[in-house]
Amino acid sequence: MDNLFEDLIKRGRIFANKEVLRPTYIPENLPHRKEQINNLADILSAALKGETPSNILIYGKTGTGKTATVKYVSKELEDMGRKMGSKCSLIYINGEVFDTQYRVFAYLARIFNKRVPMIGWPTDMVYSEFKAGVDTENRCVIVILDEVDKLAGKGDGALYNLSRINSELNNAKVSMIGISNDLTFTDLLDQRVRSSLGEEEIIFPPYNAEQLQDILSERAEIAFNESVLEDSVIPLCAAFAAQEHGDARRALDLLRVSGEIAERTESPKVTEEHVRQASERIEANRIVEVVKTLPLQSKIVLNSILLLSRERNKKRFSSGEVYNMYRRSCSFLGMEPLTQRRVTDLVSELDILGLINAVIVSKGRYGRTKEISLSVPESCVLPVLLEDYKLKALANIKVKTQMTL
DNA sequence: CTTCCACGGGAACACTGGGGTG
DNA sequence: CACCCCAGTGTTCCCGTGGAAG
Repeated sequence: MDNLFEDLIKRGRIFANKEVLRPTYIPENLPHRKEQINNLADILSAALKGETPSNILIYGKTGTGKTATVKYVSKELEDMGRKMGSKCSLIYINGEVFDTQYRVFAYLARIFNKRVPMIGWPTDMVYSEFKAGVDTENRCVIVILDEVDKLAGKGDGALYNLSRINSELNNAKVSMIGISNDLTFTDLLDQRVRSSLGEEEIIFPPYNAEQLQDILSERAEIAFNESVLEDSVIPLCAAFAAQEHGDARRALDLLRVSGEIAERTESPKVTEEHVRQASERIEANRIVEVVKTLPLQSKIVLNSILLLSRERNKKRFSSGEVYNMYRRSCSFLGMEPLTQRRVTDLVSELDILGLINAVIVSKGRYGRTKEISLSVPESCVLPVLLEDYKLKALANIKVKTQMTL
């Protein structure tokens, strides 16, 4: 009798080690990042000599190897510190998760064995706790703030306090590394914070197609079994990703999903066709995921745009039209509608997420609007929206709106 | 030059979920 | 226990502003 899994295991002829293609994997070797690695190591080496390293600001678009590089250098630095017996610790904080001053310091304080609740206290008390916690001994602490741009505005107090903390410490030294994919985010910062955080700057340029190929080849060697990749697969993945401002994460995803598709269809090789399918699948998944996690009100707004395009047979709508449809939807659902002001914000958010396209146009005598159009296929969005039980009722709103027209 | 509509910045507010103190 | 303090979030309110048609 065949075991249920027997076939499934035997089928795994494509991958040797799929983990290598995941974005969390940090390779031993980072191609085309020598310069940045050396630069970073050079600045941080001060920590090993008992000095305070300069604060560093790292720029680069998504998937240019910023996080991987920093994590790699961190690990090396910590290893070396351990060998030399100097107290040197690097703390990684993701600004998307800890996006306010309070949360950053509460997290930091906890690392230094202080008991601080995640909410409830005045912020300066949390800050003092952290300070007291670090200063208990002579050490060097480097705080890595990934996605610092998420901290600008809400949490820039954290940056301000971190940048001047050294003057209040007697034993320990603290410096920070900010990682940002928004090149303009320092504009939002206080002048003092800006100059302090940007003592050193390192730029991570996007990879071009050839460089992406190098990265992919190196990983593919470990990830795939021998000669399962058609020759054109890697160049094609690289080309796709190069169009997306040289995003290596995208390229690796593409390669992994291509392999998965090949495996599932029991193809002995990964082909160009698989890559094309993978590209479509990834994009479709992204849209579904984004729509699914949208707050209810945004879903209603998005749905209003869908309703309009079905009812009117055109593509672009003014914000007035969308808002009216939104109000109708709300009363249909028995909900209080939000104000127009708020809805313009929701529309902008949908725009940033890439679900819709919104451009401000001035119609002269007839004022000013945003022209709004859907920028993804309706078939991707509608089914997901109707999955939400609170929106189910809107499936048949069309009849009602015709009556009220 | 006026006029119009909605954009979008900023303040203010309500509410939530957690503190500490008497 | 009751009570007030605090950070954080989502919202409303108020309002100055852009820019081409008229």
